Amino acid sequence: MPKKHDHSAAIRIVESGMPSDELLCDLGDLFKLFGDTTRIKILYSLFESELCVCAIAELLKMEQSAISHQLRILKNAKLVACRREGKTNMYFLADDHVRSIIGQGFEHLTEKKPGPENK
Amino acid sequence: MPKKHDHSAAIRIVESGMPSDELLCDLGDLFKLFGDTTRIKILYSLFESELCVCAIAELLKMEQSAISHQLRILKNAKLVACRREGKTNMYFLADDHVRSIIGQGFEHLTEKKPGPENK
DNA sequence: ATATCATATGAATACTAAATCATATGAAAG
DNA sequence: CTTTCATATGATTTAGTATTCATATGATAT
Repeated sequence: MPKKHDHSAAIRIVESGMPSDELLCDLGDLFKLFGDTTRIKILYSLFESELCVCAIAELLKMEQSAISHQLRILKNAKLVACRREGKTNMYFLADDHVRSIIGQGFEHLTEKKPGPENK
Repeated sequence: MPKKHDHSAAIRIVESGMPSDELLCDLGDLFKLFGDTTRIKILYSLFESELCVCAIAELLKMEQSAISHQLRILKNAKLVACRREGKTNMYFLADDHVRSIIGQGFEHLTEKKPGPENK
């Protein structure tokens, strides 16, 4: 008879090292924030200096409304924050992890591209 | 008269430091891969050891088909790879950046967590 | 108060994409 | 060659979400 293949050992090992479901969900939600070109561009823009909404809109050549919506998402996630300055709202990065996370992704993309490498 | 506020200076500075549109898109696409709970779980599972499809499905309590679809996405992105072993396909991490990127996200979540309610 | 600039927000639309279902492929045993 | 296990794939359904449009809020100058 065909032996049904057994992977219970591997599963037990992996299971013991797995973070909680909640943490893994949060992790997914965090990366989801970076998984949108507009938001990436906004965050990257704020690397250099704080900016007002209309500056970002002009920079990205997008409507103010679209930027505002995305800024709200980033603000809720506490990745950016803003301060009033007269009529304008100046947005800035609120978390240094933004730099390091984007930096890691950047490295991945720029470091190496081809090659038949194995481990 | 109300002076229209000027941000051309800031825009020029930021613009000069911005990566190409293509790279920013790739960056978004990369993080999009991590922005899904199922994929995060798959990748995290492979931190410990290589696994076959049905082991992952069992581990995540999901259908084999769903896992297979996600593995294909991760494989196309070269984040995982697989090798045949008889009837089964053993999947493994194909890129060390997976660990560092997830690690950064993990740090962000676990480092500080002051909220209204504590556990 | 009113006009205008800067930003925010609600609703509607359009797009993307994850899970499911059914089925196909592929490998090894009988 | 047929059966069974392991995996892959196509199509469909469905849920989530980014953008746009129209409008509301908020601040400042006149």
